[in-house]
Amino acid sequence: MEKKLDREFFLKDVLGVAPGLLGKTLTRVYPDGRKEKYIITETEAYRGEEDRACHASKGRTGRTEIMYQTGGHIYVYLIYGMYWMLNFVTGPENFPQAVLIRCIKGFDGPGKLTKQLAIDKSFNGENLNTSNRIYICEGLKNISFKTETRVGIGYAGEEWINKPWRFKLI
DNA sequence: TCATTGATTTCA
DNA sequence: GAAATCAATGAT
Repeated sequence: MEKKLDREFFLKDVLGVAPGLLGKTLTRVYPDGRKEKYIITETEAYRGEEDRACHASKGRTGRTEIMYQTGGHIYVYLIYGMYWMLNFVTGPENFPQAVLIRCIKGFDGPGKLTKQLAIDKSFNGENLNTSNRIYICEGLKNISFKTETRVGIGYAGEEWINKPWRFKLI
C-alpha cells in the first residue's frame, strides 16, 4: 500500500528536501477519478531572500506570500504567459524556500509536466499533506543523483548562478 | 534562432 | 494607469 511522506519531510531545509524528492512518487488524482503516478526525476532548490534567483528575493508580495508558509504548501505560478510551474514550499514559516519540480519520468520539462498533470492556478496554496488530488508517496530506494547548476537564472549574478542546486536522478 | 503569451512587479 | 520582466516550449 502506498505511504504518503511524513509531514516533517517538507519542514526540512530545501537543500535536503530537493534531492530527497528524487525517485519519490508524485500521485495525481484527476477530476474524472483517474489516478496516475509519476517518478520525480529532476528538482531545483530556491532558498531564501538572499538567493537572487528566488522570487522571494525582492521581499514578500502577493505572489511570493505562499513561499513564506510552512513546508508542504504548493506554489504554482505562470511563466512566459504560457506555462505553469509546479513548486513545493519547504522549511519553517517565514523562511521563503521552494523546490521547483522540473521533470517527472516520461515528461521531460517543467512546462510539459504541468500540462500532463493539468496543474493550474487553482493548485496554488494547496497543501500536500491534506490535498486529495495531488500528493507525494514513498518511491525508489537507494537512489543516486548528480548536481548541476540551475537553469534560466542568468539575471541572478555569478554567485547564485554557480550554486549546484539542481538535482537529477541517475 | 524566434514567436508566443499573460500575470506580476515597478514606475509614474 | 503603463511598461518591462520572465525558473519555457515548439516551430522554423
